[in-house]
Amino acid sequence: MNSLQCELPLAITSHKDRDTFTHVIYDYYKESGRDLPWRQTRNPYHIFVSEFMLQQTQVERVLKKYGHFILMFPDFETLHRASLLRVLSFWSGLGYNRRCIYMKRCAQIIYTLHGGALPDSVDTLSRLPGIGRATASALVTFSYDRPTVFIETNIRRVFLHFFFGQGERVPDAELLTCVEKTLDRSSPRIWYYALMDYGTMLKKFRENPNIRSKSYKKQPPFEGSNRQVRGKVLKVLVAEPHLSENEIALRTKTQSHRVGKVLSELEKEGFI
DNA sequence: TTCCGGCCCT
DNA sequence: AGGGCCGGAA
Repeated sequence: MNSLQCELPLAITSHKDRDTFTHVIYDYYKESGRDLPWRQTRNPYHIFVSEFMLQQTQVERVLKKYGHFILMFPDFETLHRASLLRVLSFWSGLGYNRRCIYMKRCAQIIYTLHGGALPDSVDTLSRLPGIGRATASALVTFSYDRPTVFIETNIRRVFLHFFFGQGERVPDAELLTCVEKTLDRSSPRIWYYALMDYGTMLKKFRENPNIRSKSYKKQPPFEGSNRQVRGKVLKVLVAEPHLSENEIALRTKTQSHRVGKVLSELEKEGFI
């Protein structure tokens, strides 16, 4: 069964429609589910690393970094004890470098307060730095195969596509209700893998349904932005930590007052 | 040039 | 509630 064989939108209130939905998703997964390295492990630390990397970075790019990273930093203790600069050097290329700081702070807390074992409660995980509802839930479900309710971008796309037809500015709360009502509680890990794979497929051959989400926002241009300068400055700094402001400006071809601004921001955030 | 993505801070 | 963060693919 595929999505072209059922009338859309499906009604979340209809048992028959929910059943159809389940079959469409699982049939696609059986045929075309992705075999990703962080799906082959039950090691909560490995899953923790993958979830942080996948927060704002596409699978293809994470694939190039994940294996090497967990080899270099094999557990929470190693990550906690490593210098931030060294962790950043293996992170470099993934973007959103603040995630490195959050990861290290998580590692410290998990090592010192939780005996090096990833907590198994969504509430506890949500209180850790850099971990919000989606990541906390994903960690519990993928590490411990326990049913939780969450959405990320692929899941959001799937539910908008099947249950919200032409709906505009759909709030996440409504999508979460659908996720909860269709969750396969007997096999949550596989169910969420299947949802995400279907969502990835959906975006390949039709307009992205996520623009109909209330949380969708158009981004400001990257070229010339402060984010771009930050990225360049940090990259240079990771390679040569002791460069002066003027040297950094020269190497990044950026006005030194912009470099100075970025440096003080990075310092405030704990990068240097 | 446009697009994507979850968390934190304001 | 809204803005900022990254780098690479399309």
